[in-house]
Amino acid sequence: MTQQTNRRGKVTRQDVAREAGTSVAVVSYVVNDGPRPVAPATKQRVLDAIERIGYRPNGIASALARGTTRTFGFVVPNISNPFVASIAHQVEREVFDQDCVLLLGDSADDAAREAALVRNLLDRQVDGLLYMAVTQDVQLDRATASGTPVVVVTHANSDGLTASVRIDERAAADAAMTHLIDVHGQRELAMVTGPESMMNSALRLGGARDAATRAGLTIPDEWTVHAPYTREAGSAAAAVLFGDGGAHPTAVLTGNQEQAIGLVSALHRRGLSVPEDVAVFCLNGTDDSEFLVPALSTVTQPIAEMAREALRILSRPDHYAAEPIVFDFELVPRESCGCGGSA
Amino acid sequence: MTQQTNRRGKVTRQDVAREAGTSVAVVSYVVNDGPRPVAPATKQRVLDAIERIGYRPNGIASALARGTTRTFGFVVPNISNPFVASIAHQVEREVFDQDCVLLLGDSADDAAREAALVRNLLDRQVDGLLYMAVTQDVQLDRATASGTPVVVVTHANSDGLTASVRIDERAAADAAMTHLIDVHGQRELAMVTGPESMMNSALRLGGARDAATRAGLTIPDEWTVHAPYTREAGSAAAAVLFGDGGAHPTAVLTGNQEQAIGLVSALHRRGLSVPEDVAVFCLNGTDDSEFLVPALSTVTQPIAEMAREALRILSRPDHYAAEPIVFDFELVPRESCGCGGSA
DNA sequence: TTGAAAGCGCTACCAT
DNA sequence: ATGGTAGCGCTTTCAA
Repeated sequence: MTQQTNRRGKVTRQDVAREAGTSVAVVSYVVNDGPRPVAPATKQRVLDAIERIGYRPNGIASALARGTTRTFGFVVPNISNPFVASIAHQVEREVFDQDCVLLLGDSADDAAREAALVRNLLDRQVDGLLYMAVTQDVQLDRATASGTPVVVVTHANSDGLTASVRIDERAAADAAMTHLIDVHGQRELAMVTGPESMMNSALRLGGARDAATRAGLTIPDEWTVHAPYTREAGSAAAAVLFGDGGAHPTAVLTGNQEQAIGLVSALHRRGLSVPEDVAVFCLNGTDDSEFLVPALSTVTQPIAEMAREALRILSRPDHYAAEPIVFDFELVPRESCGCGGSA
Repeated sequence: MTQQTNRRGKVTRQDVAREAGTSVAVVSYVVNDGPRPVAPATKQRVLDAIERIGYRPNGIASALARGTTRTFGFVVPNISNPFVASIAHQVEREVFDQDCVLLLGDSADDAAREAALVRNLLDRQVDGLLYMAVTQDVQLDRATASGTPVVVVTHANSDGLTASVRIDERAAADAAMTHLIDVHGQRELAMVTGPESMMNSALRLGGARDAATRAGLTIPDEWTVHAPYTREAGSAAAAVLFGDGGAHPTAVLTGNQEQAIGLVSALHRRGLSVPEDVAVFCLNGTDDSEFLVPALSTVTQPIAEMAREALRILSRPDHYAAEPIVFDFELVPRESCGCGGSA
């Protein structure tokens, strides 16, 4: 494989044209299969030349000329959160299926970083931006101003202008709590939800309270803890809920799987068993839930479909729905809430 | 904020120059803080103009002109694997700290996809490529041919030409198995390692056998299972190792955390408890390990340092080390091997 | 069917 | 200190 070099040491379309004895335009036509037809013989000459000198098209140059990058950006709060990772995995699948590539921006739960990431991605001319928020509400005006389509994943943006895919978090929390109450007869209820600053936290807590109220019960304020969506916070919540030797809840709903893992781990260390002593249910579980000990009861989101829909929206921004697209969640009761022994 | 538009409906540097009454060159100088100085007054005029008309530099155009994209590519086998995700998280951190952005390619454990991803990323002119293999050996010649620096993360490429950061997997397996034998007096040993097709599998198994041999023990072939690095496979391995009611191992080392999770989950369903009935140790654990029930004993890799080093190599490809850079692993015994009760 | 040439938006050299 | 301008590699219109 002969390597020709231009100034920058790269093989360019120029080189191919020279080698094949044609014009640069023709090379473009064969590489892109259009927009003009090329005689079979010529085409073969070009293909051979490409092979011979090892030409690869420069994606940056074509992006500039074409005005499209075939790249999507995805800003996530923290890729090491399994729920986030599984969404990213699905999104990447969809993106790849469209012959595009995903620019992942991990904001490490930092709002400033997140803003920088959004700006950066936009500057890179992504064809669309997926967004999973750290902060309650985002500065997405920059994006909309730039004309780049955006879809908020998993949350709804209160501006009512940005497309979004999500489930009804309030209903999900309600359903989980209702299960705990109706199926397992739980009456000493607690909830570990997210930080007060996050919109979801209130929604989830609201749903849980709805369920309790409907059953003539309440979730006492002392048994309502706001905490980050981490395992550490889940463990810490256990200290609050089960700290003194006194009365403690017998059923806990957590805002996400990580909190539940931390909680269960802490209960284990305290010698309390799940679900015998305490029933645990969590929102937004991942495939992990099934393999935890005990298997974790959870509410799941249809992330594959959500990812697909999100990409669909980005591809036809004209079909923009300011109304959030709401998907159905699924209640998956397992061992940790008292359902099924060794299923 | 007035929006000027050119043909494509974007605000360009032209518009800024016109608005500020200067040349386009000057606009470049102020945006990039160089390479020529600009008078404070002029600079302010430009800045104002930028603000006024809402200008944002086009990263694609500047990448083309500059010949550098400030973008790194990272090809991973599956982002929903927590070990992979935590590495990606660290890599993203490092990349961001260099004011760059990460193009994540998730090959979904598919070799063809992986090849496509590598090609795609290279075509996009990434300034460097990080690579975590699905397949044992990769077609990285394309990359090296293109002159793009590459570093293989977590594995070593046998071509001996590509830089890599990793730990000594063989020694890691040896250390874990030795712990099981020496500290806990285990003698009925089993190993769940990766698929035969993967280089690591043999290394890990080799290390485990070294340890056994040194103690005058063996890991019987019936208790050596090759399986994918998934929870499902870990559970399936349990069926093999503990299937009939007969003799079973009392200590199992797994190739990764996912396998261990699947294994422990299956043991739990079978009514066997960890570590009382079976001690479990795994390689390459993540932060998750600590919160599992029981807390999982593991060998960890210093992923933050490895990520940093990988990026360092990409930034100075001249310092290329064909020799893999080997990091120290850390043995973290917890509950699952029999260490510490409720630590 | 093929080729020439005008951009795409920005950088940076060379003048002034 | 500022401005003109020649590229960067590719796409695509228009003419041949």
